[in-house]
Amino acid sequence: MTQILRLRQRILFGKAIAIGPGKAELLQHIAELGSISAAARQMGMSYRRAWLLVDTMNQCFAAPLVEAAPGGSGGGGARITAEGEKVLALYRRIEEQSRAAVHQEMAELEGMLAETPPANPH
Amino acid sequence: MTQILRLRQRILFGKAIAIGPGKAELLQHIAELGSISAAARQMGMSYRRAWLLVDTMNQCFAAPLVEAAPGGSGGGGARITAEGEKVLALYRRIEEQSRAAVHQEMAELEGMLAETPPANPH
DNA sequence: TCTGGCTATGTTCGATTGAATATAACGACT
DNA sequence: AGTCGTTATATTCAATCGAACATAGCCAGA
Repeated sequence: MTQILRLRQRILFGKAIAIGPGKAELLQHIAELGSISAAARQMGMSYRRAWLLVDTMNQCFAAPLVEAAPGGSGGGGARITAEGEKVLALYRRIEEQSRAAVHQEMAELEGMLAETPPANPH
Repeated sequence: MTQILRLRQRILFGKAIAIGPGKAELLQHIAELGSISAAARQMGMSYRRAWLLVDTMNQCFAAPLVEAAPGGSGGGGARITAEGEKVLALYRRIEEQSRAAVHQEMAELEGMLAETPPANPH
């Protein structure tokens, strides 16, 4: 199975993306690395962008998903909160449940595809 | 139930969005109105943008989802093909199946939300 | 034949987005 | 005390995106 079509899900809260594939991955890297900037480096994005994503995530929920402390070299850093773990786990479940639920339809769509995808990402 | 969180799904084929909420709605309006430009007007988007969306949709699949003929005032226009109907129906089923499958998780997420969504759409 | 409205495509411009850069404050460790 | 790496934020710049405008070809009906 070569995984031709990919299903991506975003969860919107008002005009903001409360969580989606990018924020989930970022959350996971922060949990593993204990730092926003390290997670940003690992994902090849700027620290500023990562910080903005964390900020909107935190604003979307009643309790912050990531708590950060200033100071480097063992001092500061960022940690994911219990609420953050919960949200991440829920999102992973949403991905998985959804994938299983639409398996049949995705297979039918894959049978209708062109030989090659278009270049433009519109 | 006021529907606070919204789940949106995109289906990617390579770098292109084969179908998503916007393309599905466009497809539906084209089917109803028999014209790309009329559908674009109804959705408040430029004809050019609508045409580009149709173009990438057509490029993503082996058979075109929309067939168009030049000429106005009863002459030309656009119609959705059988494949187009099929893709649209499959996408609607994907939306619905997925919504049902993640109902529990969405409810849990809604219970964790902030009182008001952030302004920035990051 | 002329007109209206549609497809199809190019071009220009403004807004939005993200990257890059620059600071400032901070905390732990040497 | 000084250094390092981090958070937090502002600013500048490049790229991308979409809207607006322009143009050409086409077809049906008046």
